[in-house]
Amino acid sequence: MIFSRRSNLPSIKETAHRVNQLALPHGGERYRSTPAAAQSYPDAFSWVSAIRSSSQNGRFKDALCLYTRMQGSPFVPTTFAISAALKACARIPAKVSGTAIHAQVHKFGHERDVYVQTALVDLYSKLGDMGIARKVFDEMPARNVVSWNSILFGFWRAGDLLAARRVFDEIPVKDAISWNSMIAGYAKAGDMPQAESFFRQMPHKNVASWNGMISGYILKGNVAAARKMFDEMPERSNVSWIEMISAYAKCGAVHSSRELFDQREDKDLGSWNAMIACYAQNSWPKEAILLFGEMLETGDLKYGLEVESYMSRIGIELDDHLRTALVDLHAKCGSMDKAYKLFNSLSRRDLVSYSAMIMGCGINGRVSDAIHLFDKMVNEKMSPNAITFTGLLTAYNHAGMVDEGYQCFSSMMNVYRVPPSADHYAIVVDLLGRTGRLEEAMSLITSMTVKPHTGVWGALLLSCKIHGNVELGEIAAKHCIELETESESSGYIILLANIYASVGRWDDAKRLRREVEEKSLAKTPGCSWLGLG
DNA sequence: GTAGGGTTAG
Repeated sequence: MIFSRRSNLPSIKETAHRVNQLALPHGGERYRSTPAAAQSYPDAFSWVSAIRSSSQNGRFKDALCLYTRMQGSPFVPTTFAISAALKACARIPAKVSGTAIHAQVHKFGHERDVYVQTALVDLYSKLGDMGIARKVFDEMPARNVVSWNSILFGFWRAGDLLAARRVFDEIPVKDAISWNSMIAGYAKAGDMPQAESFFRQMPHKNVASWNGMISGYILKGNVAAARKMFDEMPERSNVSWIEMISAYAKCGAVHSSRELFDQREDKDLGSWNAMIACYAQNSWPKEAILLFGEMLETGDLKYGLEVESYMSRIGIELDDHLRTALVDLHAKCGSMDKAYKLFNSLSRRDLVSYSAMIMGCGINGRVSDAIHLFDKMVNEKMSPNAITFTGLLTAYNHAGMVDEGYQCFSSMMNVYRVPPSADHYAIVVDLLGRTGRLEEAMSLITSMTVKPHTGVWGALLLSCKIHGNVELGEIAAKHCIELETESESSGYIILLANIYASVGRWDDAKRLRREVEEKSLAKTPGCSWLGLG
């Protein structure tokens, strides 16, 4: 049955042919096929897998598209395919498609399948059509607790408290979901005494039971009672934390929000969002932005990638601007394949997206790719800017291609009229310096039209360390120390000390190291980052 | 391998 092919089952073949004329989906529910839903599959099992995986990733429209396309394949939709498709219809929600699939259920003779029938009950419950949901439910030859819970959910959703209560009492074997539906149902209806009563009677409470009570109290504005529950519960989920943080946020208790947020170990994306939103809602924009930056820093852009999956989950369509931001993100994470994929999916590639790609190639050592992209971009009549050149120079630097890099640097000014910034100089100094061309690097610095920053002098200093050049190293270190605040200069001093050591000037090395040590000891008491200074 | 609840950021 599951693996049935039309050719093996002629009677179904006929039916299937007729049903195919239904041409799902139709009416107002026309769904654009995405690449994921455009493939074809060799057997019924693969079709079902594809439909289910789309559904599991929240791509319900893809799932439905696939189901529709399965009609054109040599395979008859199985109970597995049908229940997956019904689930997608329930989640979208898609009434017309759902009803059409309901018709197919009869054509294919799945009236006795408990999975398909339960999916139908759930579909109509979610569509708010309790008349049909009840009819399907009543006609089921066999029901299990999932079927009962589905109709129970429908009555709660329809606001029919009495029917819900009656259904609950009739459920032969209740499970946690049955109980939690009652708790959450009464809580949402604002009847906390009833919610509490069910909560107390429930035999094996889980996190959701507690969360239901917490959200009920919050809804009533009783944050203290919610907090009491939160403190008493044996284990908390992300939802518990986020609910409490945002409850405090809504009543302006920013510090209480933050206190909970700080207690949260292994913060998930939701906790960060809730805290950032708390600042935003309470007019603390600076803190909101700072925390957002902190979120991106924590865990190596891990959350940046989560943001992407989050957006696709809640169905935010990626426009070119967002895609470009993600190109940049992936490129900087080293996932150049993903960056390329997104870049190629752009409806129009512009200066910003090209530059993001070139920069990514530069960071990840893909010189020829960077050059290729640059040429393509210029061919498309786009004018590169300072960022584009930073990417390209980074690429040359990564590959140690000194002459090509230097040529690129000259053409920047002469051909493209982009004045080089200190950052560009820093890259070229690094490029020259690392290959031992220290004098050239030094004269480049002296010829600079913009003021060299520590990046420039630091690049020279590092090169002097590599090649053991004391004379230029001293000059570079001197500038670095001058430009940097006292607390951050010790790194440069140590570097200079290492240069002395590498040429055998042990006394000078020792002297500098002691200097750094004394400085760090002296400033420790005042070294506060708590904003006291 | 199929079907159900929790909902918090927005």
